[in-house]
Amino acid sequence: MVRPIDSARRAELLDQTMRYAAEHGIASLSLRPLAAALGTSSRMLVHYFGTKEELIGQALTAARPDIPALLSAHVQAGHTPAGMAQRLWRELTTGGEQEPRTRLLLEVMALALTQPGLYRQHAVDAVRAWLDPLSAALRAAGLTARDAHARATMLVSGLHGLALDRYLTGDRQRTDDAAHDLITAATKTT
Amino acid sequence: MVRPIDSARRAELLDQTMRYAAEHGIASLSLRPLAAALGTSSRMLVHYFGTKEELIGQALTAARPDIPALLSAHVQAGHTPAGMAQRLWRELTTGGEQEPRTRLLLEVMALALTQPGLYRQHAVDAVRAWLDPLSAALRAAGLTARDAHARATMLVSGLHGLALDRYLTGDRQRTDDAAHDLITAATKTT
DNA sequence: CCATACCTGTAGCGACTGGTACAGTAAACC
DNA sequence: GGTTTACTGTACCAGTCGCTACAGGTATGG
Repeated sequence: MVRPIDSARRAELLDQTMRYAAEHGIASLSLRPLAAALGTSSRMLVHYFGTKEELIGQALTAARPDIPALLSAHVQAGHTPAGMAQRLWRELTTGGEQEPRTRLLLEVMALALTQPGLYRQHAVDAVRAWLDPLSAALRAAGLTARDAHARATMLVSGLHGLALDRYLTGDRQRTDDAAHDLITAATKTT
Repeated sequence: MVRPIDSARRAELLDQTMRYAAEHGIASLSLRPLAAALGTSSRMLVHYFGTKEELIGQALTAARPDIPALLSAHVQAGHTPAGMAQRLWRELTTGGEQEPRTRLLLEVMALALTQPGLYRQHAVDAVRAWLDPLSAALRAAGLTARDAHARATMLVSGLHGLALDRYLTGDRQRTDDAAHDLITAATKTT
């Protein structure tokens, strides 16, 4: 190894690719327009990542949110189910670092329906990343395994559906109200 | 008009196109493979529908479910909010006539995020088609306008999210449980 | 029968796709 | 300084895309 590979440049390109894909879509993504938007050439993208498929795969992996970090960042929310769900909803909607990733995730989930070979694993992983800690927290709050599973699913996938609605319609009030009611109902320990 | 246009053939092609798109995806749909699967030629598809965009648009319009018919078909469910929501969930999941349409709708909703010009109207229409009657039923059951809106949103978009989860993971038990809990919580008139 | 449309096959256009061959440059370690 | 490797530009390939020009076939109403 006389000259080390520029991994920093690769990471930067992956992040930019993720943002570009979130804005323009994965399905219709092609190398030349992407490269132009990133200030490079399709030749370079192929050099760095081998194939377009590999580029997208690595970008999706790099875009995976760090759930433990997100949960521990705001300690005041605690690890109560309601706090975690509110945190999830805020991540999905409040246009910060996570919103483009979420838009991307929703497209990946939809594309996985018809092209499971390319996207299914990414989509399932993303669902489980929120589902498992929420389910555990609900069990810790006293629910049975069945109920904890059902409530966690109701929260994670329900909020995904609400996020899709929100991105589509732009109706913040209605989706916020619905998310609030959903979280309240799902975390009630009655 | 010496020779009438073959509208029956067009309707048949639209239905077959919808099924093909639900299976293979809209985003990567191209005329030649589609035509081959339908036993015709890309030349004919263009002849009948003008452009690919128009073909997809008409197929999506033709795929729109007739909600009033779906609701009135099973009278025993009544028009109670819970009955309507259960009907919606069954339509989304029980692999009948509506399931390919629903898979298609989920992809359309996701694609509308990045290509609103093509798909946003279809997606928003599909959401409202279930949202409005559900909201009306919830108001009739005694909820305030705000609560009815929120609950209906929670049901429609929440169940969409659960359907996406179900299609992805294939986990019927977990998603059915979650849908049941969601419907129970959203239609409770406390 | 005839005229008028719709229908349908063949061939091809220009644009774009992902990926490559080839050449040259630049950086890092010995 | 020399050698090895990563980087990068140009040009291009075969394949696919949506769509069309052209021609011939076919059914229908008069």
